[in-house]
Amino acid sequence: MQDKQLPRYQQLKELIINKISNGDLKPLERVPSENQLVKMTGVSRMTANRALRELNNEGYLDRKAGIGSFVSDFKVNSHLFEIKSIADEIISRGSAYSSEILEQSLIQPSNDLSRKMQINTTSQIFHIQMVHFEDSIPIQFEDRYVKRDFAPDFIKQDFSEITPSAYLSSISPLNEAEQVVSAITPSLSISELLQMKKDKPCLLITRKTWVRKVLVTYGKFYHPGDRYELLGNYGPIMRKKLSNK
Amino acid sequence: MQDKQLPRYQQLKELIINKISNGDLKPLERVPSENQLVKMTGVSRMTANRALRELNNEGYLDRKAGIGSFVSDFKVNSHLFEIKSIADEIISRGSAYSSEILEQSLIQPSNDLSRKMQINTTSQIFHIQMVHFEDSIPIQFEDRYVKRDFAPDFIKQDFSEITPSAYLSSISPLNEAEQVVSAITPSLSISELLQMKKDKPCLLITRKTWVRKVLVTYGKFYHPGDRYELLGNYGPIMRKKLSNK
DNA sequence: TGTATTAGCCTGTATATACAACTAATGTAA
DNA sequence: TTACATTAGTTGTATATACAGGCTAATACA
Repeated sequence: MQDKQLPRYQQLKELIINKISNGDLKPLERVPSENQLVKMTGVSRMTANRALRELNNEGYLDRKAGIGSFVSDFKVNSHLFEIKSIADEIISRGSAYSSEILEQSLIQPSNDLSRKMQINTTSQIFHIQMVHFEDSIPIQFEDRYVKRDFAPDFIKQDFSEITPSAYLSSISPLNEAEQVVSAITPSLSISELLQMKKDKPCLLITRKTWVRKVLVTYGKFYHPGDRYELLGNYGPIMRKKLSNK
Repeated sequence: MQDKQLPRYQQLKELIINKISNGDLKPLERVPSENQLVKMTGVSRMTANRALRELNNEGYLDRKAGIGSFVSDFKVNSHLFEIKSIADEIISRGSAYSSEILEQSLIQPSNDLSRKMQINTTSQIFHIQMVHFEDSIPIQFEDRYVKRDFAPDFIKQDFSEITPSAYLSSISPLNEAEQVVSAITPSLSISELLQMKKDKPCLLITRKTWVRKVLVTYGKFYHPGDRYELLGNYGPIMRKKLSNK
């Protein structure tokens, strides 16, 4: 595979990761110390140090000065942050996903809409309205517009099989997005669609996405306030380390 | 401040992070090379190497052998830096900022709170409650807890002069944050503090912030749904490095 | 002039060495 | 027994040194 020799600290890391993943090393079990690795593999201590230190930063190990290095207890569930569509999100929670399509059509945009989507009023755009369910409970009402020339076959898709988000991503990766989050009191019709009680709040996400600086879709996503939260992580990837008491 | 001297590679990292966050170093701009850092600060090259290498792993920098080190173009990070203070946000809109402090104290955390802040129940933490006004209209109710040893002088600050967020940023750059956004119906007391009409929705932001993997502050920020929106811009999320060719 | 070489940067890796700080276990003296 | 000191093993940091390999620009050469 790699005709290029991997650096020794990387070989060491993979050696240990393999032992963890195949069960040779179990959670909370001790890992060879730096000096033991030096004797075992012939590398210098700094190289062993780098391997163990990086495995610590990456969450595989817990290290303590004076004690030793141990396999982490928590799962190394990486890449949980690449959630593309609400369907994946629901499924990843172990729930059953379903949807109901209310409208799927090609329309002439209003003045306001054509301005929002940065097109002239003569070009037509796609419009879709649907409700997404988690275990038969409505979790999102999606009201989305899509530029026609970006996804000419949008109208033909069966969005009970693939969500609009997932379909659009499949055409081309979306490079840029802007979203505005607000709390509103939903209109009566939306409140009914989401099976919400009267006067209950609604989390509204208004999102625009661009591909190569061209806006391709504009949508409003309504969530029942008591059934949905929006999570955001900022900065380097967080792995929670337990504080040493 | 920190009674403990930070390691030199960490000082170097924070020096550079600070220059990025205050604008001295802008995205895609060149960062001093390892040898330049050696001459500038007197550390050894390996120490400079560790600082730059870790900043690279954490996504702050892009490095290429033979070329140099450059500030990353990730908007995700700059977004975090911009979240510094609601006062700045209000002032940048050309409005008048004012605030009212409701509580500022050192307390014993409840079991639930100590768990959230990852400390034991014997350590005390700071608690502050205040309302932020835009042109005399309440725009945010802040309910925040701060770890004592991160900001020992927190209790002495005059937060009518500097917001808690800005003060905390001034101590050390906050490098990681997690926020959960939800829509709620506020309690009566909060509704009154924000001068909201009955049954109007509230945008609640629950935010945790870390410095060097240690959680330092946990806060809830309530906004009147009809007076506040949360804006987010997202660029290409690329945690993994591009291949060099 | 055009091309090849070289010099001089840069990062990436690897080693040897040293000292500090922390912890647990052991030894020693009161 | 108890309290304190010692010791060995661990991680954490810092330095000096070395070489490899990528890239650019100046230089030498045909």
